[in-house]
Amino acid sequence: MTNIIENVRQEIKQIISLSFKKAAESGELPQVELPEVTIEVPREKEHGDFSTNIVMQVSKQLKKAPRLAAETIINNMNLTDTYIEKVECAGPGFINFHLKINWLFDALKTIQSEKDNYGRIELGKGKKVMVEYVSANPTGPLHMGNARGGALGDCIASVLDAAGYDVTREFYVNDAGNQIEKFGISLEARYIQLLKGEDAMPFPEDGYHGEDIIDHMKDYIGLYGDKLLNAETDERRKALVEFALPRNIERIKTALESYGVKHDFWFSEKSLYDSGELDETIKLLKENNCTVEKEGALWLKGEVMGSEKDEVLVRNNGYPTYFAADIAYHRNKFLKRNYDWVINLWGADHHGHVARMKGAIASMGINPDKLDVVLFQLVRLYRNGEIARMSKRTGRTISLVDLLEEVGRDAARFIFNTKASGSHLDFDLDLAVQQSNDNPVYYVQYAHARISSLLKRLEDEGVKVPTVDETDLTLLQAKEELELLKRLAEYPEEIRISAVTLEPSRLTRYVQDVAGLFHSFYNACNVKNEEENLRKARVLLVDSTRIVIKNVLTLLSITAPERM
RNA sequence: GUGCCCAUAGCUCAGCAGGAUAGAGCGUCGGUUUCCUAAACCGCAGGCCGGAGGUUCGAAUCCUCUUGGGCACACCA
Repeated sequence: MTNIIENVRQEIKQIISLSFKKAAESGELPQVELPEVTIEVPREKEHGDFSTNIVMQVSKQLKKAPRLAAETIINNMNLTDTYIEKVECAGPGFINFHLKINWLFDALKTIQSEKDNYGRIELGKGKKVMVEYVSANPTGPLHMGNARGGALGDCIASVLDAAGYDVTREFYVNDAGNQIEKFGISLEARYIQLLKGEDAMPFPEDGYHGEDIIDHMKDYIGLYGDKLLNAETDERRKALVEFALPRNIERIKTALESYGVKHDFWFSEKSLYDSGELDETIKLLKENNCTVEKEGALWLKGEVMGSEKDEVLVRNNGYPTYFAADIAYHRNKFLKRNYDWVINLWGADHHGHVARMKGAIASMGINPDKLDVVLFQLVRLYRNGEIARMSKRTGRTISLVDLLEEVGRDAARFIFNTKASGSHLDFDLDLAVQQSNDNPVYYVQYAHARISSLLKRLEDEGVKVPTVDETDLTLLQAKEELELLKRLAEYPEEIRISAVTLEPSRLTRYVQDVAGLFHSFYNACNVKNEEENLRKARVLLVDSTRIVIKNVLTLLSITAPERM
């Protein structure tokens, strides 16, 4: 629950604005309107732990050379009872802050006292957020897009949870509308083909060509034979959908479960039809004068969405579009269930819908800023250096189940979170299964296993992880020790930034960094055979590293093995 | 045609509410183990941040134009 870095940052902001005030009161500097003071971590270590460029930003108003003004500001600072040891003016007018080394030791104490909760912060306290992800069409198996969206969405939800938000994870089940019609037609065609031969019924060009459709019908025939052969076509399709749809949903649930992706709610699109919410929403849009009727259909006006084109809500055959249902769904999220923030994960091919959806909810009086859509670029699978294609249509899909069989859950989840969501992701199947340091997930897991093994050996010799109170942390002085410790101290801040940017990929990079620093430390510093007091301090550092790696991996739902 | 995303080391990518000498992993090459897991570590080499202008004390980062990739523009979802 403690984010020391954020606390220090706030402290520095406070010190700076007080110093400006003081300098103005004494007449050393003119009074200025300060913009938001940004405190950053300099790249160069010599530039201190924190730095600000505030003086350069306001140097024109100060009518004084930036360096001189910075000196004045520094002289007016009150640093008693802070972590700040030294303040310097540098370069063209930066103010650099060097922290007392004990801030690192306090961070270590925090890790030891918070343990499994270390890293958790209260950024989102009291805010209800929904993350909706995967939401795959239940007309077939999960594909690579769902796999990436699943890993991403699940980890975004976990990051927000760690950041203190009240998080709900949801899967929107598209169990109504046009694709279900198409599903029924596809099933029916396969059903008849299986019973009466390929030529008995041509397969619709835009139907679902996957093998799974045939498999469903083989199973159906095995159970019920040809009893639907002479039924009315509507009745037949309905019966076949009622057979296959629950099976598909069940398979999706099973696949996601073995992927470690969990949802709190499975929200049915059909329920929006049944409950009347869809009609209600359309009516509301009409009343708000957001719609126009033409060509026998009902359209949402383009101006509502900041677009030149109108969009169909209700077709001329009377059926609502997916878009209409989606508007009703979002109205449900915001107005019926009162979420403060809604995050949707969509494949990048849906980017055109973002502005439309925001416009649509705005027309119902919902602040569109409360909706964030994370668009993720699509995945290319590589095997033997060649693109492994996935296509539902050809039936040669590489499904999520296939992927998990081939590379396992840990590698899949980790790799899908190594790139920013907006970047294209090339998934190298060969690399993902390699148990070598080329494979980042093994590199990190190995660090955890190494630590666990070391602590186990020490325990066997009667050496336990000491308490902070019985340890002299000031003995940690080696470069490798301090660099590792500093990185561990940054974890809550990493959580904060990941939550703000909705980028869990930051955490996979972070944990690789921690693992790397640990390996360097391990190589440079002996633990087990060291003099007792130093050993205690190092054991505490090692155990703290274990806690952080474990916490990150757990957050990502990746196992942290004790031996490898 | 209109709109969105992307372009940084040989490869895969970070950095992009402007900051001080542009980073990491992999790959290449060279080292490290009588010692806690060598699935590790250390070191060398590698860059006109796609191109051209502009804003600024200061640009990989912001703006304009341009080139090359990906995607979207249905009474599909």
